[in-house]
Amino acid sequence: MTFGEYIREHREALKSEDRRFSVRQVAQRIGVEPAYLSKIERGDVAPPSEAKIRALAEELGEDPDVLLAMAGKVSTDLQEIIRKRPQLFADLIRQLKSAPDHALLRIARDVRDGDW
Amino acid sequence: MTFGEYIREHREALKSEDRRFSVRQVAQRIGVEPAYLSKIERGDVAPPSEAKIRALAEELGEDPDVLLAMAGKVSTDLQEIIRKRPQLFADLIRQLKSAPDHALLRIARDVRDGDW
DNA sequence: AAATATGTGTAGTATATAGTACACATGACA
DNA sequence: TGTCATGTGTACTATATACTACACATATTT
Repeated sequence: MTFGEYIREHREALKSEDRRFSVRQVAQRIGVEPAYLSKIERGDVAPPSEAKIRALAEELGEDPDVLLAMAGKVSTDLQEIIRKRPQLFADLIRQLKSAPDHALLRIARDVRDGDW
Repeated sequence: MTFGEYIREHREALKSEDRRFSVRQVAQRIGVEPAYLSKIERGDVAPPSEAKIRALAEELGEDPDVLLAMAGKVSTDLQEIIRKRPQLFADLIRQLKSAPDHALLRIARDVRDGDW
């Protein structure tokens, strides 16, 4: 499923319960032209900027990181974190590439309970 | 220290021992015009593409991830890894933002010795 | 039936990215 | 001292990114 298809699907779902989720009204709220949002949803143009994707995520109640990923992007705040300690993060992320989900979850939890 | 300054410094250091590290010769080996490399080193233009940065890293014996970071970029292979599991990685990386270096190293080691 | 809202086609724009091509003054060196 | 290499100034260029503006046919609502 492409970024556009995903957006259209979720916007339409909301629209069926609330007509404030038309292309025009959502476009207005996120600050783009309706024709542009229409083209995005149909994959006629590339996904929009990170800022617009975030606005869209907020509007549709979706996870910004997931939408950004579907758009082929990575949040700039994550990039910032990596860029501050490139060797450590690059090494770690490559190690974690093949780790199963539960391992990532466990590490996140361990770190949150921070006992280093 | 900027990207350009860093490149210039390290290229000059190599040049002092081996005159094959002139702007012109390095430029030729990494596949750009000498004037362009000169401008990069003086910060007259933005850092080059990821591909050229990698070639430069190889040429100068530097860590590509570090050079990319100085250029304000994050390796596309790392972005790929994150984009495949955006929620897990976004959460984890944000958790790790404030973790000390030795914690990141320990996690990387634990994962490498993979016992999950 | 009239007014209004909706989605979309076409055309165009501004800015950023990632460079090339050529010329020229200076410096090294044989 | 003539040749060759070096670094750099100026002037372009091609492609990508991120949109806007307007018009129009088709619903939907009043």
